[in-house]
Amino acid sequence: MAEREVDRSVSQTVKAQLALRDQILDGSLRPGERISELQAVETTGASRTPVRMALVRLEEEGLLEAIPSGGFMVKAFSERDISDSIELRGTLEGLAARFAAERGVSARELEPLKECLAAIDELLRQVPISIEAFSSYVTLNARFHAQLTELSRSPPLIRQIDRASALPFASPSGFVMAQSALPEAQQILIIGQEHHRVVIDAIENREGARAEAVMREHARLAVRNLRLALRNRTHLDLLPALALIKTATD
Amino acid sequence: MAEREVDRSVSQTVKAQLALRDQILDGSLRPGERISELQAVETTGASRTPVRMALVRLEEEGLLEAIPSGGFMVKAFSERDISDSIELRGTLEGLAARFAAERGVSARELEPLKECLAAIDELLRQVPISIEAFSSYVTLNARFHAQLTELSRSPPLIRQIDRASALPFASPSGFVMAQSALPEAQQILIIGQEHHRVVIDAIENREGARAEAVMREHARLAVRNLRLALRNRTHLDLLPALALIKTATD
DNA sequence: CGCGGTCAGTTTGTATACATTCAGATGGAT
DNA sequence: ATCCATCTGAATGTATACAAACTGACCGCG
Repeated sequence: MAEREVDRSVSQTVKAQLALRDQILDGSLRPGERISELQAVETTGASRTPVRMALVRLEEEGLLEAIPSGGFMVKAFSERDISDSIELRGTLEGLAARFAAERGVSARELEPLKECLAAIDELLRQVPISIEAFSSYVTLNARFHAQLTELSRSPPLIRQIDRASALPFASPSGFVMAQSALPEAQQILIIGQEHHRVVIDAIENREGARAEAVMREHARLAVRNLRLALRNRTHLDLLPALALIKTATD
Repeated sequence: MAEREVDRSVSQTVKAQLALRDQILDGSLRPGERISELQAVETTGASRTPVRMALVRLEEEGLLEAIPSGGFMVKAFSERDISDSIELRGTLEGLAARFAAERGVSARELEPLKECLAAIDELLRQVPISIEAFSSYVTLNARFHAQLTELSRSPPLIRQIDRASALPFASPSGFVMAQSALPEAQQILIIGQEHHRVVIDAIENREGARAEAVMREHARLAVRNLRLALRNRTHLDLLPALALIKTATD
């Protein structure tokens, strides 16, 4: 019953959306169960109108599913669903990279990407990589992908990539923290960084096919991480949205 | 002021969404202008609550844009935006076709696609192609693309393709009617149908790369149609959502 | 003993009233 | 004359009350 006074500047709808998303991702709201609007009103502090707005937005975001008879339930995802979502994002990022390469990008525009690249290089120099470094990697990697997407200068494509990356496990840095526990962690980061380096080089040289291919392969690396993290059950809890994943053990 | 009695079975939200979408596409609501909720209440017959729900959904659909200070406005699209949206859809359909090819599809599942193919073949046999035939083509073509998407058996991918096809000018049959006025119309349909034939053959033989490539090229054909239709100003009015297109002449 | 229908409770969907914020205009000061 | 501040009207965002629909259970019937 504390902190009922949540920042007046953000709308109740946004507050409800954030609160509900947290509840979904941490498993408070379980897949398959209908979400009670009354209960959501209780837990979020907003009234029913903004709560319902938030539910609609979360449905579009892909976390909820409309029930034909009314209301919404939390969606469940199979391992295949997740890997397909990652490959989907990779395909779109590949298209963005190809557009950037084919349409041309000035040195100015590439500058921030190269800074990102250098910063990640710096991070990877330390052996072994600390947990803090993993955390910084997540930030820098997200920035790199966002900037790369922007290079396409295609609003419709940027929009779709953002939507595809909205699912926590499909986002570019989704599994980085989960992989930090793996023995292969460092190698994987190094390989990923090589992909980053190649895509910049390809864009610079206007090699569209190469830029596209490497981003696709980059996503496949993420799929591999997913598999490894799911198999290596010791640090399963680092997986984002673990509660939404349909496992055979359930 | 007539037909105030619109089917009780569908929700007010859906009614408002359909009505507003129509108004957007036919240009009653013009790009850049803020949409007045009160006015929307007047024209749709629903109250503000379902109208606001509809506005949120139309934003997610891509037809509206949120105004930072509140409310929504109709989005405007450049020719580049549209061609990128088409290529985006083509890329996703390419991925779907590749998934289908790589993962394998039974003869049973391919059956409805082949029926569609045969039906379109039948249509194209008549020369010249009648307006009614164009109209039938639109239906059959939409069904073909929908079934092809399903073949991927990937819910996340199907979902994204549906979202990408929601914009009227990005949908698989978006420009077919507009092209009916072009002299090249028949050739274009024949080439498009050849793409359909090839993608089925590729999937049958599990040639993923070929299936993917041909769907991408198929979308490029649609981009070519767009260009032709925009240049051939005699039948511009057949273009879907013409009112949303930013032209240099405006 | 199983199945179907009816009824009550609860939930969602809708309408409307209220609060708050934004846009535009008007007036004053520099 | 221009710029800024204040004010007013209107629009959006929120809360709540009402209506309709669905869920589940209980009872009766086959």
